[in-house]
Amino acid sequence: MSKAPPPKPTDSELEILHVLWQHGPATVRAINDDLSQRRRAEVGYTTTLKILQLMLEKGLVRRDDADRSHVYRAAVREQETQGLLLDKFVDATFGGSALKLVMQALGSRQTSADELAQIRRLLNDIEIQNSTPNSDDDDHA
Amino acid sequence: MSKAPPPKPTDSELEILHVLWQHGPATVRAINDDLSQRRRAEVGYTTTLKILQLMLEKGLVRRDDADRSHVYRAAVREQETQGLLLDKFVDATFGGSALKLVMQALGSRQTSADELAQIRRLLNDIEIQNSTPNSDDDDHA
DNA sequence: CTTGTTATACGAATAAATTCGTACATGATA
DNA sequence: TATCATGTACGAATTTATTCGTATAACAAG
Repeated sequence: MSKAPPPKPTDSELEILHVLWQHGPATVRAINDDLSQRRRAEVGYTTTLKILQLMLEKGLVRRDDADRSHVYRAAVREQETQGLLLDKFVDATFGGSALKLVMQALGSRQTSADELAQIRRLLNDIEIQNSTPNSDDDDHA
Repeated sequence: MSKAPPPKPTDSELEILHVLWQHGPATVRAINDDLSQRRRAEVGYTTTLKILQLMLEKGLVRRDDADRSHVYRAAVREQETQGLLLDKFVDATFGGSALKLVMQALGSRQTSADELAQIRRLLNDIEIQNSTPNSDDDDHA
């Protein structure tokens, strides 16, 4: 056994992951162009390259170096990564209380009726699940 | 005009703010003891002192140095600070979508019926406000 | 083959956060 | 007064993240 899970990405790494999640596999050039657009200023090509190389070592991305221009792709899933970051953030900022976080997010912010409806739907789903501890993962009849 | 708002606290600074928010004004000694308990390991006294001195410069805390043992207190409010951090986090991690954050927080996590009820109540309040752009802050009549 | 373009690799400068050692002041006490 | 405990100030080492310069290889075009 020797599989350390990929660590929490830094801010810059997360930005690159967003690009990869959106665009799918891409060359350093493409990623760098995209990145430069997201931010105000230009990003040095070798800067992006360097970060990708570090991300590769950390296991956050994989690469295909068959061609001269290597192609990078995300090695971590969007939802899982966001969940990981969310956990840390809730611990650090809200003392581990997801409720406080949600209250703060909804309370001090403009939320549309449509969004509220979506959240209501989610709440319903959760309550149904909670009140139906049914067959668990034992659904083979 | 020369009032720069206090910057976003770092992780260590946030930990100290938590202590101050909970305990109220305290000496370095008291803060350091509390901090050492929160974490697994001991924290060097001068480490805590140093961070508090930096926080003072940044305007995150104030201090009363009338006595030999200075007394520090938070200079930023808990909710405001959490809101600030939340904004940054939502931008960086969820592309600015508070909805996605809430969905993730509620979806991938165990939430009690009581908590769900609280959230429902909040949703109701928000919808009432949304559908009643009424008298604004003009409630003196 | 020579030249110009585009790539990767890698060392290193810079900045921020964290940590602690050491010097020195203050105050209590033997 | 001499000593010991406790406090603040401050310099500096360490770590991590970010950034970019430079060397060098690969490839395309003339």
